[in-house]
Amino acid sequence: MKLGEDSNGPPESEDFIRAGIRSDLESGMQKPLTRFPPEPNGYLHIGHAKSICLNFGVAEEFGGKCNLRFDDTNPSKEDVRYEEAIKEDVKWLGFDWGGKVYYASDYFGRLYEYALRLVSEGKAYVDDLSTEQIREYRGTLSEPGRESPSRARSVEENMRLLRAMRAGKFDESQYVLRAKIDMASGNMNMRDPVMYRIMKRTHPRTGNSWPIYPMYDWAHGQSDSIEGVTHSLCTLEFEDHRPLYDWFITQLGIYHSRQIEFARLNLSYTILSKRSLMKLVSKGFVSGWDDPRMPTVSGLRRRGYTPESIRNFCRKIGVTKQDSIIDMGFLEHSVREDLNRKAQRVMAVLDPLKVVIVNYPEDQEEEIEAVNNPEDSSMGKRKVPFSRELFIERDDFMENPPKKFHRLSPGSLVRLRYAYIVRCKGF
RNA sequence: UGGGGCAUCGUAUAACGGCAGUACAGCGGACUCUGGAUCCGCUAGUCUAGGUUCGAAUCCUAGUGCCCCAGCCA
Repeated sequence: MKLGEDSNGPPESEDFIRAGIRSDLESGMQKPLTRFPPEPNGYLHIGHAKSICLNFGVAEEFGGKCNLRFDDTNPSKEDVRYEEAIKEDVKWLGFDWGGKVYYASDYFGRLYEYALRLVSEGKAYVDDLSTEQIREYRGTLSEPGRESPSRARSVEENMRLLRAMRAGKFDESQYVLRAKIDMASGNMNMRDPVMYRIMKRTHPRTGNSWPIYPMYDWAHGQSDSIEGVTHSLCTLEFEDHRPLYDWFITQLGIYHSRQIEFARLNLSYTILSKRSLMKLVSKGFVSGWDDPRMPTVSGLRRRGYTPESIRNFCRKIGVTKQDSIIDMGFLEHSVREDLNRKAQRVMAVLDPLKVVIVNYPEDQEEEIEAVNNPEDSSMGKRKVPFSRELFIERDDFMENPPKKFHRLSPGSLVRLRYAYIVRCKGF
């Protein structure tokens, strides 16, 4: 193995995230803590592998830890059966989350207390606008939004309404809790984002104890903070959520995790959106999430990809903020490189062409030694029978060969693998 | 002048202000022992225009192009 090819090691050149963490460490930060936070609403794909390798890799390299956390804040879209599949895939890729699995739902109580606090400080309010009205009031990309009439509600009334929401007194969509920020902000995420929606759904972990569920923006940063995540790595599309991420943490005065964004993986000729992959599965175009044609981790596994090859692929594509599309050939090169080193070789003839060695004794048969892997003698040898009559692949013979044809043709000399040199004297 | 982000060979990714490098792909050779293997070699790039500087991919100014954002999804 050449230097820099260790699939577990850091990349040859340091990316901006590792450089940032190194600098944080140098200026006094203790061990870094990252997290891989999948929503259990589908199987992991090669794009997740990039995130997994980054989060777990960085933690390992800097002597820190990486939490596996299920972002289970929306019971209408999630399913526990995905959790086992996700854990299996992370483990198969070669990463260890240290036994304890974290769940955003474990923080529902804490989150609710935080919300009460923001409401009591006049920084959040209960809104009775309909979904459509909220959209209208939000304005557009180029026009500011308008403030909801509910914004004027008193703190006392907001407290009462939030408690009633939590107590399950209302129907879905009747109310939402919103942060009171800035309806004129150029950043849509700051136009009074919804923190809680009413959802009468049974949650796999909290059962029916919560009729309200936190939105991503309200749950994620606080979950990071509660766990003490130092570096919260996510993809580029969350870049303009960062001001909100920071706003909540600052208002609450809790531990300040830092969100850092990197470009998500795009693969040529490959769809990597859970929504689309889900459609392929649910409409029966493939046999399941682990169909070998799928770009999922489990699909790649069934396809014959090794964890090392995927890890190495992730190392080599790097981590930047540039939108990019990696050539599928690069992924394929990674398995070939790994398998070439590890796979046992055997010979098989798919389309046989009989060859008679005319000067080889009729009744003789000998055993020839063949190496199992030309690049690794420790993989041993095997015996291959050799006799007067044998078969070669039809493609390995041509009656009228082009110039660079190095296989068998009339009059040509060719070495039979592990055995003798033969000349074609007739056919 | 809505906000946020990104520009380096075909692709991806490096380069304290100091020789633009590496990998994949492509092309050409080598190897009578599978090849989609391996080895050797070649091709090919700093978005544009100014400026600062002995010297700019890097700093400054002005442009241009591309991506993301208007879920009670994550």
